[in-house]
Amino acid sequence: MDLRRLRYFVAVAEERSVGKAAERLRMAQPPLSVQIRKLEAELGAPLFRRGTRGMDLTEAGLALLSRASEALALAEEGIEAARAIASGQRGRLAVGYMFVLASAVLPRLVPELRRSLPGVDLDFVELSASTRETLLLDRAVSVALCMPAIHHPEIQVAQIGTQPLMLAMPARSPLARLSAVPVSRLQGRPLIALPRPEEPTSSAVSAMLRRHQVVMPVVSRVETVHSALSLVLAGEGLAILPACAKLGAPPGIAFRRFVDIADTIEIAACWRRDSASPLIRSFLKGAEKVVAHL
Amino acid sequence: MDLRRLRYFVAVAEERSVGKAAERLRMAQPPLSVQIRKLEAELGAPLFRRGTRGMDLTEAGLALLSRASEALALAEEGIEAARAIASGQRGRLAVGYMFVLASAVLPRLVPELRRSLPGVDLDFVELSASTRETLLLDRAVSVALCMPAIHHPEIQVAQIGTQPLMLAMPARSPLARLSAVPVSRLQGRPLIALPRPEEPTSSAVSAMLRRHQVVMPVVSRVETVHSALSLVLAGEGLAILPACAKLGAPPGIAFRRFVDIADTIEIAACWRRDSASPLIRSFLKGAEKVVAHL
DNA sequence: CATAGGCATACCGAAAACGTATGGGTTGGC
DNA sequence: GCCAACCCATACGTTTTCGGTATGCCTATG
Repeated sequence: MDLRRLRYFVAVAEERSVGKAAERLRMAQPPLSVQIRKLEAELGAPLFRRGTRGMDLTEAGLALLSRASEALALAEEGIEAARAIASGQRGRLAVGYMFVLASAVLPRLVPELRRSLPGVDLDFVELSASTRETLLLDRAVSVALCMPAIHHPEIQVAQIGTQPLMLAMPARSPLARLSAVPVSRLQGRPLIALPRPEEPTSSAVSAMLRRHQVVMPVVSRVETVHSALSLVLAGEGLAILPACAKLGAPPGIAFRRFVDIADTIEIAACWRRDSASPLIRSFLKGAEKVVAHL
Repeated sequence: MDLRRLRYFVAVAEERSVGKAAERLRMAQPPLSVQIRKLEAELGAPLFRRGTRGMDLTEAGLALLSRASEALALAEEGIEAARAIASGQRGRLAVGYMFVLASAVLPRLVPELRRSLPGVDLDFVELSASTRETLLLDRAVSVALCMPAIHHPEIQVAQIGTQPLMLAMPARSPLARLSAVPVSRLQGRPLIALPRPEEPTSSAVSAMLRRHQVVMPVVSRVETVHSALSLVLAGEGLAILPACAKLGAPPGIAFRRFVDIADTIEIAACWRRDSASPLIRSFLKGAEKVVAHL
């Protein structure tokens, strides 16, 4: 069974004439006639009644026609769908993000992606430091917004932006009068920490403090940036967060940079090398645009 | 787009291996590999990720797979359906019948056909003398039970049985004492005629009467054999009908043959020459069986 | 009776597919 | 750490099949 034969058959059936169909198919009439007869031979039954004024479908031909044209349409749709997915016009993109980025990036990234990738099913998945690699490698996540990047031979990384670490404190705090805070001033002050020390942001913070030989007792570990800021506002302690966290911060919170350090933490997009696709590229464009305006 | 390529693709996708698929397709591995790559080239996008342990579908490949296997199934179903119809296992048979045969033949023919042609859609259509030829030629009717046969170059005829003409009268009529009635005894008696002189049964009757130079005034023209017999029972007149009409006749009606004529009227099956099919043959078998037992 | 329209057949050149032989890369065992 | 096994890709020669041109046959039409 050859799809071409079916295509020929459908053309002849619709035109009710070998000659007309040959014209439509941009081919000569005799080979088309031969193909139709071959199809009939393969079937063991005539599909057409040959009259002096063209061809007319038999019952068997009628039965074949409906299925054949459906099959043709399906095949066509299949290759179109595959092309559309390959070209990034359609498909599915599972975007992973680390929770520190959620409040700052997602509200602008989601609409941006929905606008620039119509026809693409978007999923957004929160990642933790312990699962992000596995999810990427298993393709449960197509691309991940990480902070900082993942390093793995199978995973490709594009830096999208950097974020300085900043100090979040109540606006009424004396430290808030400074435009930049010396790290040493943090010594002994209570720290509202992000969850689980393995979290990259958390570990970047503790590495920075250790480097400056500053000790801050951890008074609370919270799950979200929003919770952290609420506790800061309540006077429970200070938080050290990427600058982007100041978006979505409630009024009454002051963010200040540090005077003596230029510690930044990178925002990176990570994806499987073999999953590289136009979809990923479109995602990068959108993500860069959003991150640039943080 | 070639259906073979799709078939190959589906095999590889299902086996997740070129080698395994080649085995299943009874072909060597290299040409299959080539065909897959050609399909990918035609699409402009990879359908598989080549790993060291076989092939793995990409998103585009997944999208193609579902449609392609559906299309394959449809094509297969199409040729199977066409074959089934051509072989008479399935299809549609529109059986035409002339109304004089309805009461005698249909009650036994219909169940017989339904039994011997399962899977075939049966339609039963009453024919009139004026439309039967047209309906056959237009294929609105696949085969017609006629009385007598149709003569036309495009139409093929098979005689299924013959029916003697008989006289129908009230059982209490003096004529009913005879086991056979001389035609001359009909002279001047009132005749309950079947509708429209062009009806074959009607015209066979009038030809017979003319041949014997017997005149019977027509007192009533009725549409159905049943009506005719009711009028006979009511004493309105006599009817001359094919013997098969006595089946389904109400009690109180006597049927008698004639002494001096052997006029029979043939029951024939008629169909378009170019519609000859196993279905028609099966029909003939069933119809002969039923008519033989009239 | 001649012409035109439509499908079928015959033959030839071109393209595509299949098989065999072989190469390259990775995995896993000795 | 090397060698064998596995799997896919490439190359080349052979065969099948397809499409084009030329032509024949049949029927309807004027």
